[in-house]
Amino acid sequence: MHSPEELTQRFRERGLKVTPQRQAVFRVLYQNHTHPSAETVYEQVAEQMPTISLRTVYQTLNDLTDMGEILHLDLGTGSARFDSNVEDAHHHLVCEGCGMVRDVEADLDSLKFNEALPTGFRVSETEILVRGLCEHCLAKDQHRMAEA
Amino acid sequence: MHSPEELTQRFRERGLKVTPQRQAVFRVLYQNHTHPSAETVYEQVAEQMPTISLRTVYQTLNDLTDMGEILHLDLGTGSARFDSNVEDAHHHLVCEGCGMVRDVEADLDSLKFNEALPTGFRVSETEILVRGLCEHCLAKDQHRMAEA
DNA sequence: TTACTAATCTGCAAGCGTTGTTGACTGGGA
DNA sequence: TCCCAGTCAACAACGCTTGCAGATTAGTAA
Repeated sequence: MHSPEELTQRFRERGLKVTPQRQAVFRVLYQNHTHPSAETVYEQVAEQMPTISLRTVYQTLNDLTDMGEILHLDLGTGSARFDSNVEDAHHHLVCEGCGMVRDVEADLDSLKFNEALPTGFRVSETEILVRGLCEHCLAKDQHRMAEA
Repeated sequence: MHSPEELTQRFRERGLKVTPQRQAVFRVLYQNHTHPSAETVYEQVAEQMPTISLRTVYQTLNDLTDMGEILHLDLGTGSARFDSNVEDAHHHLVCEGCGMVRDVEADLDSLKFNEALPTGFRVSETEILVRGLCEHCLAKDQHRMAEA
C-alpha cells in the first residue's frame, strides 16, 4: 500500500473524503504487517481514537481493497485478514492454532499442473496456502496431549 | 469416502447410530462430486426425505469430517464446501462468479519456496487454490460490461 | 420380542463476522 | 464562508453455523 500521505491524495482523487478516522486506519495498516483482522485494526485504531466504530473500519478497509491498496484474504481463520503488501507477489503460511499469518515467497512458475484447466476458465489468481501449527501452538498442543 | 454400506459399519464401530437421515446423507455425498455446500446437500437429501433438518445434515457432515471420510473446505465462497475425495491428493479451482469447484492435480514436489519456513513450524497441509471465472461467468461478466 | 438407554432428531434461538440503514455531521471544493 | 456529497456512529439485520431442549429412535441385552 501507499503511505498515509499518498493515500490522502488518492482518496481525494476518487472523490472520497479524508477524515481523521480514515487517516488513523491508514497509519495502523501502514505499520502493521501481521495481516490483521478488521477487529484487530479496530482495536489498534481505537487506542488513539476511542470513538471510532467498527463499521467505519470495515468501510475504510473495503475502500482500500477496492482501490487495490490492500488485499482482502480469506485464510479460513474465521475472519478476513488484510494484507498491506500488494507490491510483492507472495503466498501465506497460517497457524491453525493462533491464526498467525506470515508471508511466504514461492516460485509459482515452477508449479506444474497435471492436467489442463477447464476450457475457457480465466485464472485471476493462484494462491498457495501453507497450514500448520507454529512453534508456540505446537508446544501447547503437545502439553495438552500429555495431560490427557 | 467409503461407500454408504462401509460407512454404516464405521459409524457403528464408533458407537454412532445409523439413522435413515444419515444414510441419505451418505448416499448424496457418495454420488455428488461437485463439492456441495451443506445447504446443497440438504436440498438433495430433502428431495427424498422432506422432513430432514439442515441441522442434522450439518451434524452428519461434521461427523464424517471428524472421521476423515470427507474434507471440509473453506474456499472463500461464503459457505463451507465438502469434498468426498480424500483418497487422491489434489487441489482446487474455484469460480468466483458461481462458486463452481473443480479438482486440480498439481505436482507439489515441484514447488520451491524461496525462503525457509519459520523455525518449529509444523506444516499440516499445503494447499493450492486457483481462483478465477469459468467460461459461463466470464461471458456474463463481459455482457454486463458491454451494457455499462 | 421387549425393554431400556444413549444417541439422535427437529425446530428454534443464538453466535459470529460482516453489511445495510438512518439521521446527524463534516471535509473540502467553489 | 457556504454548501452538500460523502461520512460518521449506532443499531438492526444478514448468512452460515452451532447450542440447546424436549421428543423420538437405533441398537443392545435379556
